[in-house]
Amino acid sequence: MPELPEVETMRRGILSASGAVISGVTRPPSPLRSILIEPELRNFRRRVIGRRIVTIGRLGKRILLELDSTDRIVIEPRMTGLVFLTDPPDRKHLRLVLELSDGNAVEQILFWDQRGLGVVRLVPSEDFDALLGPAKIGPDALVVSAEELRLRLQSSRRAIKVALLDQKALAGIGNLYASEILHRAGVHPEKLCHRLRKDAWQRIHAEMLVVLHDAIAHQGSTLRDGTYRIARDAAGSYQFHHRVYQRHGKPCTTCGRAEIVRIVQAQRSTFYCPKCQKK
DNA sequence: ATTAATGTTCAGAA
DNA sequence: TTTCTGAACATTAA
Repeated sequence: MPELPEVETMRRGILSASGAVISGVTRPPSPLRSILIEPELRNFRRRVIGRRIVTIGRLGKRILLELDSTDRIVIEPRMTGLVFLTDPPDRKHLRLVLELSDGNAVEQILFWDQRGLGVVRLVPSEDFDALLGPAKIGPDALVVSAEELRLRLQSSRRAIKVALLDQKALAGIGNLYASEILHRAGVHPEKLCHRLRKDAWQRIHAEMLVVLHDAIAHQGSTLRDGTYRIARDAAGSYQFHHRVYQRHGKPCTTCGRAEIVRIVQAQRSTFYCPKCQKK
């Protein structure tokens, strides 16, 4: 679920765990399928216990815990994963606990995941390819330049909305923010990449930064199902600033004339304003 | 009671 | 090489 702003919010939420030493790794008992099955878990414990967390970073939708060894822990929340220091929504979906010591009263880092599609793995710092994952994700959306964004996508034959979701092109944009970015940029989601002019790429890049920074300032979007939250009883608030996402049938707040439309692209919902976003 | 939908990623096929 | 399809899983709404 979480896209760049939500993952960045979770990263900031666990920053006080930097400097702590990992003293144990446990999987709470749960009837649900568990993360890190036995041989993997044993190896994970062997390489992680006793190590200090030096830096807590992020790349796209992944959180990176750099250890004082040659390893880093990569957490991928995927659809419904959450990372907390305390108070997960419930115990049933708690998938992994990193016990901490020597860390200014921070006792643990919790990985909670309702659907269980999330991934936690260990990657040697020198193994850059493994850090990027099998898909070899591209540069972070907050870092990529307008020029590089255009160069990476301009020859593609796909629709721009679909291409923005491709983590190989740039890392961090997901289904929600792709629609919001294109609406602000005034670009129709079905417009093919290779048909976009330079000024459209400029607007997409500029609005991408506006949307992502604004969403981070609001601690991300908590949708209907309420899965994403910054603490057990605290939601993000960027959902109140969405202009198109899940607003189909409602009037466009920008032009005030047209109704927001929902279409399906690559088996995912896309929302746009037919008046503000012309083909 | 089924079926579709949900913020993601990836292997395998076209 | 690039792009598309279905599956991994849990839960809720239609």
